[in-house]
Amino acid sequence: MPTVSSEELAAAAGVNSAKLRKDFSYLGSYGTRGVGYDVEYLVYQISRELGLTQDWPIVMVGIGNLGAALANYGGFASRGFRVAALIDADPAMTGKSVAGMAVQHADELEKIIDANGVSIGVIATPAGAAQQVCDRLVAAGVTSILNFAPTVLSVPDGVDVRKVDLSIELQILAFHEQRKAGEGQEEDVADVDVAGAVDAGGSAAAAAAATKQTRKGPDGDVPAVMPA
Amino acid sequence: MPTVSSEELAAAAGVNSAKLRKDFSYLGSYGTRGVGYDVEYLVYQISRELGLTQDWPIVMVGIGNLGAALANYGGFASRGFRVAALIDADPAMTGKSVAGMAVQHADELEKIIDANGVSIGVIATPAGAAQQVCDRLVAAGVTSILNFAPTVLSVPDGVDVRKVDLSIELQILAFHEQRKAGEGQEEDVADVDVAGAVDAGGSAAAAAAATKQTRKGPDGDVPAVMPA
DNA sequence: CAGTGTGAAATGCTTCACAGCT
DNA sequence: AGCTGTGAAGCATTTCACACTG
Repeated sequence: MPTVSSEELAAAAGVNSAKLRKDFSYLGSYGTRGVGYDVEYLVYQISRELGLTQDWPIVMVGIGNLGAALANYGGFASRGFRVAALIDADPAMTGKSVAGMAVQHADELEKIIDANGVSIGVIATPAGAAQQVCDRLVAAGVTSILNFAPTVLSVPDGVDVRKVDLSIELQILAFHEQRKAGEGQEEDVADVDVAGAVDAGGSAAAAAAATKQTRKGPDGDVPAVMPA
Repeated sequence: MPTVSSEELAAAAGVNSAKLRKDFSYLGSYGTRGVGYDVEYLVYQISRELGLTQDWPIVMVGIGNLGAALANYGGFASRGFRVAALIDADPAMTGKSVAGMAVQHADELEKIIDANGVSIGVIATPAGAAQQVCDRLVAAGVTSILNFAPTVLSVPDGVDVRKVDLSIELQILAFHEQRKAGEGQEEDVADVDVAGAVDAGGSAAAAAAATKQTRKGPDGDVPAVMPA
């Protein structure tokens, strides 16, 4: 299949074909009228725009269960990410092999970041250590941080933080599950609106533990909840 | 602090106070004019609406690094989730203790779901096993699935699937990082629009590996990418 | 003539602004 | 006097529909 039409792609993706064409048009005119899009060329252009063709060295701090799971995760390499180092504060971890790579001690952090030109860091430490690790990453020159620790990090302007809360997705499923159960005979009409707000991720409650911590415009955040 | 105003909450959350009030109003009128919202009452109402006050038994299938990390994750219990069982297909795993719980063999799947009234399942298996596990979960009565395996699952109508791709968040950071680097002297004006589309999570490309697999309206999905 | 690229219409979401309650 | 709750305005995104092109 050398070419594909916006209609086919849209059907496969479950979106409107006009939206797909408009989205693609922002990247330039890569389609051919009457024919469609050249698959190989399109993949290349989108890959390039999203930065998939670049090599992104990252450091991962905190090699517990989650850190190890992430280090073993195959999806990173295929998307241009290269794990430059696995770092843990526990001396007992130092030298251990995780995902075919020796864990290094936290003392090495700055040296590693500098030597590899790392600008993206992943924090998978316990909550208590996260802010401290974050500060060191930023001081060493990291400007993007992916935070799996259940804490909101504070960072200076110009540094991006995204927070992943693994329980939020479950939360969303449970919300819909609850709705399935109480089907039909609920009291207030507002139900529909609430479901909409949660799906849209635009509800105010979402901001409490927003994925992108500092934000202005709308973004793709999933909704969060009040303190547990 | 017994009460809080929409202004204070909005500032803390980084959103507009009118939006916050409108969101809250969908749940009912829980505020007091001239005073604000009673904190305890508000937390209770929101918790109830989101299903936090219920007990949700879940089964986790695939106890590798990621499964173990999830089993140990503290955030679940505090949000009403109770891990009813950890399940793995590998007989060598059976009986092993993970997060203080004995791993059970996949043969027990149906029995466990039935006995505990489980309606939510978490799949953390390798990609190859995911669809098969999914089918068994659905056949046994599970109606919501959280999928960490890098595969799109097909399910019958009425079953919700959410897919978590751990590399997508990194992808988004890299995208902005690339943008920081190329600041100012880029060729085309479209850059701004592309960034907007990615942040909004509304881009057509997002649907390729959408978090909520089957969808109609806009939702809180993060954007994805073309095949890696 | 099939299918892109895109103005214009339609829809949806956010913010303003103020009436009304405590 | 202070703050909620909400119609109405403003802004953004999505879809329609069609001129245009290979």
